[in-house]
Amino acid sequence: MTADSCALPVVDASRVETVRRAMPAPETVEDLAQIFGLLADPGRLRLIAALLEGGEMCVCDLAAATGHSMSAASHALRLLRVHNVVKVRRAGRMAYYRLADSHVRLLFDLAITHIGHEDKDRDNG
Amino acid sequence: MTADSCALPVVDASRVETVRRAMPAPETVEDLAQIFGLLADPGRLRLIAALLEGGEMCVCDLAAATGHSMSAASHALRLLRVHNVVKVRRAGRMAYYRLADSHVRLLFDLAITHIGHEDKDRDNG
DNA sequence: CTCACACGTGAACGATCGTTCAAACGTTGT
DNA sequence: ACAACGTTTGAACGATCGTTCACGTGTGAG
Repeated sequence: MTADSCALPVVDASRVETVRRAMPAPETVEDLAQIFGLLADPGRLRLIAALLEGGEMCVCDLAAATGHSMSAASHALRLLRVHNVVKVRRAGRMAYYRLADSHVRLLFDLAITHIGHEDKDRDNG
Repeated sequence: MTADSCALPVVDASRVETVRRAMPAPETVEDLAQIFGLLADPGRLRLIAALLEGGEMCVCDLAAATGHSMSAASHALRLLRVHNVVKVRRAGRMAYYRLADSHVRLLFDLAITHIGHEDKDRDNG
């Protein structure tokens, strides 16, 4: 019944089975990885931090605040928009971006808390 | 003083300045990106999900539960270990891994909540 | 000691990501 | 109409990431 392609040595077979059953669906894991992947880039993180503070800003101001070219900012914002991390409001030739929900802020703060722990003993090997 | 490299058009200069001042330190943003980067891979996510459920497991069982080779699991676990996401306990020739803290579980659940909302209605932000 | 085992490591390949450049799009003025 | 402006897009380059393969390390058994 095991779909294993290799005959890996197993110490606790029942534990392995239990864990496999509790494993989220592959699709869920992929989506999870994608969300975290969006947050895995300093540039996008700066964009998000800017929106966290500024509330709603146009692309050029966002670019200026994060140190990116407008092209780079637009590319990054597009990714975030596709995954519903940010929303856009059009006003003439301007595009004002804002965060879509508050999950990102929680994720952001939680991760900061984590690296706060990491800071004191980071060179552990 | 302004670190502007380009003469980007700016709509709200004071807003930009405020946001720039509130921007986390570059080092913080890098660390943040690194943490999220660790979570941006389905393989590592599966490893974490396994540890979330199994508590403490050896590399071979982890590999069996997540569908990875032991080498791949070892490589992934190493990354997680360096960044204090998981901890290791040696017992003879076995290595038992477990989660280092509870931040990851919160991050995990928060992200799941987000993808749950991804296609759903979203009212107040 | 010698062997088998569980794990760790290093190098390299293929794939993916982020940036830049150049161009285009729609909008606002003259 | 034209030109200027903010924004968006596509392609391509360089860099980084994750996997695999082969070998090395240390432990426990005979």
